[in-house]
Amino acid sequence: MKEFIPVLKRTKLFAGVGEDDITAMLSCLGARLRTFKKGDYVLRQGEHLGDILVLAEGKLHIQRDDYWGNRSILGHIGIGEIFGEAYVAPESGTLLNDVVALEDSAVFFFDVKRVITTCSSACRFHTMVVQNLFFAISEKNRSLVQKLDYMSRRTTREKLLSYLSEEAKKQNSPYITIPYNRQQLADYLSVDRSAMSNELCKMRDDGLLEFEKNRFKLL
Amino acid sequence: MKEFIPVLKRTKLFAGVGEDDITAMLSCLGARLRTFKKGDYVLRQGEHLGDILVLAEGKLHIQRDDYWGNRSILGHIGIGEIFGEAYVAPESGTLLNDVVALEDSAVFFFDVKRVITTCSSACRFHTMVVQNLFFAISEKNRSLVQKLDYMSRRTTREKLLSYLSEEAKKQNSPYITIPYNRQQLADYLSVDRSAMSNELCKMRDDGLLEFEKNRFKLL
DNA sequence: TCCTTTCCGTTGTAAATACAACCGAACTGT
DNA sequence: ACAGTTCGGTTGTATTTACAACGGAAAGGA
Repeated sequence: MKEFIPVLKRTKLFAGVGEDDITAMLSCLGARLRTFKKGDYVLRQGEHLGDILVLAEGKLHIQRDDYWGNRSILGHIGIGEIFGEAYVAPESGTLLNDVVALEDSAVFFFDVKRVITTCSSACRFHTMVVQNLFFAISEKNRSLVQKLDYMSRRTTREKLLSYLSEEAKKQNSPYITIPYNRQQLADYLSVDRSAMSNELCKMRDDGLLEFEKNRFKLL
Repeated sequence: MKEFIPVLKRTKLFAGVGEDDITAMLSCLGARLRTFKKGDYVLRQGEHLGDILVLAEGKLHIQRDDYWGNRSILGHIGIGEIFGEAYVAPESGTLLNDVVALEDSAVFFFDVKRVITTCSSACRFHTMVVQNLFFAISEKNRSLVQKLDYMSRRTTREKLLSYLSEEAKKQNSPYITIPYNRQQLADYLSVDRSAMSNELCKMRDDGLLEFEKNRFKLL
């Protein structure tokens, strides 16, 4: 577990907390580390969750398959990101989505009750972690609203443009790399892959952008 | 402000806190009460926000209009609900949406810094309010994921069915009342109103449901 | 090298949607 | 009673999409 302390230090959850203090807090927060092989399910739809999770190593996708086999990708989790925090409220039901490992991954599990219940003076930074958690979840909230904005567009072209231009804004460059391949991007935007592929080429022909694999350039 | 203390007591934010304690906390939380006329903007896209808001009276919509005038309704705010909490993080940019009063309304504004910074012993329940806030925002997070689930459906019929059946589950009855008229429901699900109206009638003809105005019965 | 798998572009067709336009019913305020 | 407005259902057409199927390029393993 100790090997990942430097990783934890750079997460939003432990922002402002030193490595020694993080080490001291781990037991206080009920931390456990679990590893997953590529393709493993970290969380499954329908499960109940009592932990807040932080990705220490690897890559994950949040996704959902419906009865008809249509896959919908809700988002992408990179190293240091927090997840699961939306399902730990007492009245929250079971998980609505699967979380799948795209690579071999390592995940920290923190007991919710111990995270949000500020303990004795032993943990000087516990209050700060609670605030960090609040900011992190509110950030996730904003990114969900952002995604709703993409999906509210009527046409595939508008969805692509709003997504790509937002990414360009985030990455602060017209050259952007996205964490999805074609199928995954289609699942993320909830459109058909082939139709999207087709539309991308039309947009290129119209001089809106250039691309190669998962790298795009907006014009 | 005092007239709304009983309302506050029943909100998720102050769950478990008595009226006297709420009264005592108001100044500690930097509470202000503002009133709005029907049609007024409570919040505007692009503004910066430093407060967490609670609706004391009235009804609100969270919505967004794009360049082409297409309106997208992100959600509905009823009495006692918290909003604005996603935009108070230090790095959060400006608001992505408008919040509009559908009726004459009254809104509590709480200074974020004072809410999430636990103060002296004077506020016995401050810690509880912070936890309540965490649960409330995580609940909102789940409802956003829920909405993403509706919107990820490919056809209008599937969107309607997933939305209505989820409402039936929430309201625990096949007879449900929704807070939207036709145009607003179409804006909420991001589909064309006339196409949706058409589809609703087809679904009725197919024996899936019955409806009158904003009241539906699932069969 | 060969085989397999993955990825992505292309095409054609059937289905669904957006959009505009129109209509009648219900409600509003004067 | 009247005009104006909102609301919701209907229709037709042009556009867009989903779906299935195919093929070539690239990557990976034996």
